[in-house]
Amino acid sequence: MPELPEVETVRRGLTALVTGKKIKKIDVYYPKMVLPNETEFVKQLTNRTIQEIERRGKYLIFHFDQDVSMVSHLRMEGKYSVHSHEMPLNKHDHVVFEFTDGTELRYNDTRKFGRMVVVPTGEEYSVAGLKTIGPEPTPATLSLDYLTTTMKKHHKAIKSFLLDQNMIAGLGNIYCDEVLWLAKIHPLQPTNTVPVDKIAILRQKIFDELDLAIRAKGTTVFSYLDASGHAGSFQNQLHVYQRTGQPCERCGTPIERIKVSQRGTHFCPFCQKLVEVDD
DNA sequence: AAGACATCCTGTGCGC
DNA sequence: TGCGCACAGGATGTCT
Repeated sequence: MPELPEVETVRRGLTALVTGKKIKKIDVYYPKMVLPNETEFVKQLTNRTIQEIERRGKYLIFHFDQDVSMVSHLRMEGKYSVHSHEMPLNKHDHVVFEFTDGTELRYNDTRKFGRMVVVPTGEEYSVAGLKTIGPEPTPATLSLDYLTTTMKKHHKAIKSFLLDQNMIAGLGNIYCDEVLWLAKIHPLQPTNTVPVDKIAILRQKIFDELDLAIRAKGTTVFSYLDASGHAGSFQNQLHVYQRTGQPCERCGTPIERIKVSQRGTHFCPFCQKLVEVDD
């Protein structure tokens, strides 16, 4: 499932592959995927030229000429790829942007969860999801002060807090489990009871982990591929995600799997102990 | 208001 | 071998 590092990898790949290309024709094979509706989507984007591709959290934002933009979310299994017009379509290609130079940008999504929304440039942040999105997880945008203050206000499990895009943008199930293991925090620890020194460590681990994952071009589990069809390699550096029953790399205790917020959650019961705190 | 739960989807993997 | 079903999950909508 693409999280921030995977989406950033896709953004970089697409920037190199399609910037400057002009859309001649758009084919939509699954109308629910495009918003506000198919007719408007096709009308707004036909004859537009891609100028820049931006990322915010797990969202891609395509900027076109004529002040048109498109907000795209890959959700679970969305993939972009660029092919020549002659290449046969794949089974789950749902939206095809045909360029004037004979190549095509294709959006493939097995589970059909992804969505793309066309909006006037400047109104990207009126799109649901971006409207209330939390700070980007970088040292400049996610301050220790913000994190400490916000965490004090929430008492749900820290894993649920980290998954909430309105609190911090970009983390998904894989990286949440990983950073909690790195910071030695139990996924069910109430957010407001995480000790102050652990908050600082957690913040730093988030930055380090995302940097590392971007450098490895993302994590490929299940089906993620970048814009050139390449897998990432960060799955080789995961410590707990999908390692249920395998020994913890620090202490040898078998990794356990529980459910938190309906998400499979992996942790080391020895390294990540629930801390009792009176608050 | 915040949290719990269902919903959208299809492929995979299990049990029998 | 093959059928049926539970399961995977990001964001959102509904309900309490």
